[in-house]
Amino acid sequence: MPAKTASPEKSPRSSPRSSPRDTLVERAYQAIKRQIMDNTYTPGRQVLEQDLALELGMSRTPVREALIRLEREGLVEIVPRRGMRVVPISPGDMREIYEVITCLEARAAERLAERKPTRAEIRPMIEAMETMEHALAEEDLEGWAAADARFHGYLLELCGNRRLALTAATLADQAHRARMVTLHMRPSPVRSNRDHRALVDAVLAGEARRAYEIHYAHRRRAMELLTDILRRYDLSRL
Amino acid sequence: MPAKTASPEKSPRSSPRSSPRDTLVERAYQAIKRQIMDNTYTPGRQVLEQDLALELGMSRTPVREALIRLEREGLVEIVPRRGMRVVPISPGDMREIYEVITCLEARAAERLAERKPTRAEIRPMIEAMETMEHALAEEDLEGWAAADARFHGYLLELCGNRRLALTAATLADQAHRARMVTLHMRPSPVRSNRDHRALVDAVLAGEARRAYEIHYAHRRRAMELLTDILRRYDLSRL
DNA sequence: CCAGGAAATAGCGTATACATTATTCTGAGG
DNA sequence: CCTCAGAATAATGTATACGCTATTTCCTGG
Repeated sequence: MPAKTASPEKSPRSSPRSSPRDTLVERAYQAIKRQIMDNTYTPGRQVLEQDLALELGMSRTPVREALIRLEREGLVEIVPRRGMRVVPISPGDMREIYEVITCLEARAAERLAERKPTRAEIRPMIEAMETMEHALAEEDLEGWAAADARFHGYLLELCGNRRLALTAATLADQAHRARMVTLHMRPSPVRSNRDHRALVDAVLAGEARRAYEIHYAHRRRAMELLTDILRRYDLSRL
Repeated sequence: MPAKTASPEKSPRSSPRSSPRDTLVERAYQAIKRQIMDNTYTPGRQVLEQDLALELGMSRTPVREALIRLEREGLVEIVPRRGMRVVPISPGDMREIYEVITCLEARAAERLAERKPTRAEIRPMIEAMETMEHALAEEDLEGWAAADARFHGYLLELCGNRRLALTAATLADQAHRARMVTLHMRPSPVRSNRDHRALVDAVLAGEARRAYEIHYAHRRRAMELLTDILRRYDLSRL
């Protein structure tokens, strides 16, 4: 047996805050999650605990614990005798997920606007927005998508409600794969960029109601677009 | 490299429903969760894995796995050398939680009204509502609270978005303890009952917008009331 | 009496062992 | 050739083992 000696990893990191401790569970969690989001582990795919353990060079124990976390996040399902199963997203699931995200992010936008933050405070959002615009100009869809994800992530982080942020982010992770797959099937997201700019304007102006409306409509449109594509191309198990 | 051949995807299995298999993990999860919600394990309290295992008559393994689930639900925190810690709720936390619940339940109400369900379809809600009214008449606050929780639970279950329901329910569990503690410090919830009846009316009438507004306002008032009490009585760590 | 450091302790993270049981395989009977 | 009971297999759920290290205890020197 390859008894992996856990390398010393002295970790000079002073963990003053809740830093994700360095542990095998954490590593397994990150690795598996990444492979799911990557689409390396395709939806519906089943992998046995033992195989995961082997692949990750650890025993089943940390793998199991990581899988429990992933299951709670809705990314996998643990099926008693066939290992973990990457949960596929149907158009209906997509609707469910987007509906929740829509509520929460719109509220986040509203909250953020209520604070009437300065440009500096929301700099990350603005930068992500500009990156999106450049990426779109160069037709770099991957770059655009990454910046878009960042934009929405910052919106949540900055909104000031940690639970809201965490909840929405978890749901967004569930939808990530499907968004990536459909990335090249959708029309150029010019409208999306306009929405983002409008949102930033509303937030800076402190117009909470408007920020809410803009973002709500933004997400809702995205939902219609996405579920539409999923149905049109008959992608029922993403 | 264990080149895993992607399994041929036989799986003729129609998984009937997600039945909570009978397992020690499940039992541990339920038992610990109940004790937290009961306030048997008071906020801030720390219990070692080994002690929990002993108390539950099992080994540490299932206890650990249950704790991971509880941690993901925000009910406990796992602190490396001091076991699980029941996370205390501050007035700020309460606000965060209620804000999310408010968004989600209001949307659930809206959805439900959009379907314009029949009386029969929402019978559980109506029954819970009536129970609340009786309980209130008899000044049975505990009974009222239980029926109130049921009412909100049914609203979520019936709304038709499983993810929304699950998300909101998880958050509601976090707030449960605090609600119970403050139960006898708040004025008689007559207003609350009126709100419920108004919601049911709007739902039956299929007036989605109104259902949304009513429930949003309902939850928001509850939030103000609760955080107010928490602050007034200086209950900063519930 | 207090400070600081060595030694002891304890709890966890991880690996391993093992019994249970669902699934698959085998073979005999129809 | 197909069906079905029983054996074989495999993967899990749980228990146990064990080393590492944060914490505590204890002791010595100031």
